[in-house]
Amino acid sequence: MIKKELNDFDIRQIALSGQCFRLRPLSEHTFSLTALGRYVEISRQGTETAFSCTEQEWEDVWENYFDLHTDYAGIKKAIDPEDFYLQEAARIGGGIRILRQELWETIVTFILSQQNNIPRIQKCVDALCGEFGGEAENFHGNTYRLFPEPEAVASATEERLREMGLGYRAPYIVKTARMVCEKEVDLDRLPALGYEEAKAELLKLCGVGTKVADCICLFALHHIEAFPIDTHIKAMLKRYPEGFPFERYQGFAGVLQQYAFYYELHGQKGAE
DNA sequence: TGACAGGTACATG
DNA sequence: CATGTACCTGTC
Repeated sequence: MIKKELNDFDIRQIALSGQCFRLRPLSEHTFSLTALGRYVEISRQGTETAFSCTEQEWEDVWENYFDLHTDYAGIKKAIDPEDFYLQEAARIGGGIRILRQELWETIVTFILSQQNNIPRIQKCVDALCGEFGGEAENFHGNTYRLFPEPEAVASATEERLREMGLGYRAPYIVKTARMVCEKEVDLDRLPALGYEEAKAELLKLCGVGTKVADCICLFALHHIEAFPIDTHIKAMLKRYPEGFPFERYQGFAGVLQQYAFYYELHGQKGAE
């Protein structure tokens, strides 16, 4: 167990931000996370955040996963002081970090996210992990499930995935898994590409349209200029009759998108 | 009861 | 290129 004094970081806000579907509450201020083949618990303790891992693991894994080297204070400072909406959104959701999630897992979870709600997305992810994922043991001595490899998912049938509750996304998942296994889209090559190129590759996958591709670019490949536009963000954009000032926020608009998304979804309830 | 949930694929003008 | 529609399923 280690403790860190972290700025611009709130694990609860991150858990509610809808970018990661395996970060779950254990209690009011404690969350469990399964990612990168590991299990960790994160707990808010006053102004500090506690991680159930060694200093070494924190430096090697979680510091990067939670994007703690990026200057979020600087991003907030760049917000137009007269833009009341963005100022408020950044204040309310200012503890959000853009995670650096695994690419394959992010592809699958955001295909599942379309026309879906967070509880059911989580249920679908749990079903996939339980059916096709490997087992590991956490520090409590309890087993937990890893996210399944593309090969395991590709071996599934559409029918089986429908039985598991994936609905019409079932064929998307099977086809995409097969495309990844056949290297029709080579995931190993994607991290080296720029935003536009990576997005174009992702759009080849079945069930991946512009919105999901932008989510993958933002939440896995860390192209923080990606700006996914969904139903909530569409409503937000209407607040800007002369158009949202993308030029002003070039290179990091995706961070503001997350502040706005969280604000639209949770509003005052999310405030500390 | 019906609309909605972090859309996409596919068919048309 | 832009618009229209079907699509699983749980929840309010």
